[in-house]
Amino acid sequence: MTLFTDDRHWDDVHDAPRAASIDPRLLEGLNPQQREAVEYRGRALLIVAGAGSGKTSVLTRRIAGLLSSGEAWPSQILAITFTNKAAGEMRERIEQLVGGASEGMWISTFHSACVRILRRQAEALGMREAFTIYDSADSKALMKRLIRDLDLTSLGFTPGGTLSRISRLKNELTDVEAFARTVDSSDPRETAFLKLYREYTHALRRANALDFDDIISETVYLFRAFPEVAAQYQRRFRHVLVDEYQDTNHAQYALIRELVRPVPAEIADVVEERQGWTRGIRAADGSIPGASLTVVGDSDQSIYAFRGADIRNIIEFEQDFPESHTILLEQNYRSTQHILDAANGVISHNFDRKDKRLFTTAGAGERIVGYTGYSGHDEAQFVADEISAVVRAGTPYSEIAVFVRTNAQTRPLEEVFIREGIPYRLVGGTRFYERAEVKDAFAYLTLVVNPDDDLALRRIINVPKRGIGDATVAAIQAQADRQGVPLREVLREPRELGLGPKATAALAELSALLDEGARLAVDRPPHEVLVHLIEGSGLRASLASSGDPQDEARVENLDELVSQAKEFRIQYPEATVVDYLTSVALFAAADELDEDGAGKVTIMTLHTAKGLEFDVVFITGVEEDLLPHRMSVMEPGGIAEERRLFYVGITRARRRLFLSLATSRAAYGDVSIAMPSRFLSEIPAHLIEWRTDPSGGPAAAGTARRPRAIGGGFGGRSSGGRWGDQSDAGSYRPTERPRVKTEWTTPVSSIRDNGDLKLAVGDRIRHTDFGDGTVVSVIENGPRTVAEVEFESRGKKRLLVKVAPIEKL
DNA sequence: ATAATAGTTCTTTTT
DNA sequence: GAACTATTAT
Repeated sequence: MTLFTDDRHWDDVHDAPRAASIDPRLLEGLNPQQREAVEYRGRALLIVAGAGSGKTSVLTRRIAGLLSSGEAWPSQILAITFTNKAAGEMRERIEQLVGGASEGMWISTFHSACVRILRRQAEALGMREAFTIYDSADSKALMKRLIRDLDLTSLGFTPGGTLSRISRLKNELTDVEAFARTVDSSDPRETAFLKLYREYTHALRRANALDFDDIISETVYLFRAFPEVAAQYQRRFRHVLVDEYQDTNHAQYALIRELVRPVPAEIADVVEERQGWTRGIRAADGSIPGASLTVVGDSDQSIYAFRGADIRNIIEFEQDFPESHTILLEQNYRSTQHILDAANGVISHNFDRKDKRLFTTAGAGERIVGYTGYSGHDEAQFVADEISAVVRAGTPYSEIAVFVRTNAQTRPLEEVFIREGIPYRLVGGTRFYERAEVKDAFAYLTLVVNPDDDLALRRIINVPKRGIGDATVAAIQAQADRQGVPLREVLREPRELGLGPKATAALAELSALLDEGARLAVDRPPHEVLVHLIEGSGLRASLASSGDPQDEARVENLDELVSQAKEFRIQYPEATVVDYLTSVALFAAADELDEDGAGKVTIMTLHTAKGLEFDVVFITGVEEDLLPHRMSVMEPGGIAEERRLFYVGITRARRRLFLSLATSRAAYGDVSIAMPSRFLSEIPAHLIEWRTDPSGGPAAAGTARRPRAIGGGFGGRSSGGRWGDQSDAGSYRPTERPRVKTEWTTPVSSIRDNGDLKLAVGDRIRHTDFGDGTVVSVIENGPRTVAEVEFESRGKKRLLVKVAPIEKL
């Protein structure tokens, strides 16, 4: 069998747009566009896939088609997904379709693929194979020290701000030296920043470490600096497929370009010599043609601009790859028409986009339900009540999701869910691997395989407490600087530091522990090394004996960590400590979805919700300052991105969609007034049924005030009908903007204003929903004065006096 | 060296 | 309301 069926699709795209013989079963049930996306053969293919248009299915079938037709070996395929979980699922589905045999196929995230390449080629970059991957917290800790050491706090440098600028530079492939050339040396702030960038880069290098952004950019540099290394991969991967292309940044884009670049004849000769055969894929002139590229994306779902994602990558694809072909998938197989109308209504307010309208044949479905609560708690109660109702009606918990804009919003939801006995799982948030004790354990493990990592050593040198303070660390650092060695090296001869006997002994003991760990790491599985370090260091024991109940939880976390490491061992029997650390470092929030979600409601941010779908979806906190988030309002394009985020949330829903907000929200310490999101006005009014009290209690009747204002303020805008405002599809007219604004004042001013109503402890009040109650306490704070009221029927509530629907009795 | 205390500041989203 | 910092006492 010939492995590489034909070169003709390189040379003559137009004559050979289709695969010779795709298994007809792979095309079953596909619409014409989807079919074409599976069958098309050519140099470059862009699949513009609207939400819910079956793109995952198309992508997997496309790969399965390449394999089953004999056009490609598994090892010639590189598929990039957004999460590790998505990668695993795709592999599984392909295996099902072609019946096993996916070995050698690379299906992974950008980061996983690059780490794999970088570990293999580490020495070319002057690194060691066991380099550490720094997460954002590690980078931050390092940057913090650099700013302090260089005494730059006064110039207004913060770790976060400096790092995000460095991150942006790295995503644009601007390394320190390239940046240095652009710096205005008369500007002290700029030179200081350059200094930080340089020091940060050196520190990483010395520590044999890379940060998240380096993983991509260093791979690009590697390919550019060593064409014969690049050629190895260019030769190998004949078909490159990228999912979620709209969220790639410039560095990722450059990486793809490198990967699908043709190999010139003379380099192909070198590869032939070193790696063996290339004859089957050489063109007439001896070069190896570039791989075929398939990208799938939807610019309306681009929500990662903040980390450098460049929407232009998808918009300009046709210019970048002139021989490319584009296929549009617009038919939605997920949601009801009402949900799609809402989604279309919202997204059509983004100008400067290719018009695209999702449609379905699934029918109108139920209306969207809206709710305005008084507080985040009230809102959470609504969500809980509706979940109970939906579950009673037959929807399993696992088909229900609650989305939030920020992780802080999950707290009231959790509290209410626990009280109501609603089973839930939280995806993302403060992640397990980010807990201090877990990171401590990993620092030990890291140090064992990468002794150059000074940051890891600093982290655990006095954890658990072994009497090593700042002074001792400074002495060690000074010695390391003198000798030009990493800190770990100095610990081998602690006596030379001239410290007290206690500190000297403690350092010698730590050094011995790390040596023993390194010995074990050679041939023992990761979890055994981990246990040895956790026990041997006294990390676990010191927490277990502290008596602090919080430390008990920490011990449990360490135990959980060990059992997870054991599971990892079962899944990957051959894995080394480095493999284990890599998998943890690249573990994403969405990967947690693998874990048991059966019988549980899922709570997560809108960002992690991308790519998922649920029967019933709640989007909470649909308020100004939250969605769109206040931080985004100032950024150029920020509102548009928030709108896409909302759009992503809406389009996750299959059957039911609930939108909720609150008129006041607790924000660290005090409470602030919240206003309905401008995005609500972009949904045709007739699609939303506003509710107040979800339990339909007696209070519901007279209190349509706020919700009606929100829904009703826009009644005139869309004239109704099944298609909503679809008639003016895409013909966004800037002149409409002021009109929207004027209308918007209605719901905003309709928020109740009690003026400067004064309450005192002991006052009796009446609340429209909660009934009568007594003021228990008042926290005076001007317009944000909060009163705590004990209600006869509903218990204790905290109310924002200015806006609460109350009257003094 | 460390533990406790008081005061400060900050909060978007994530590989 | 948490997480970090500076200051104090042991």
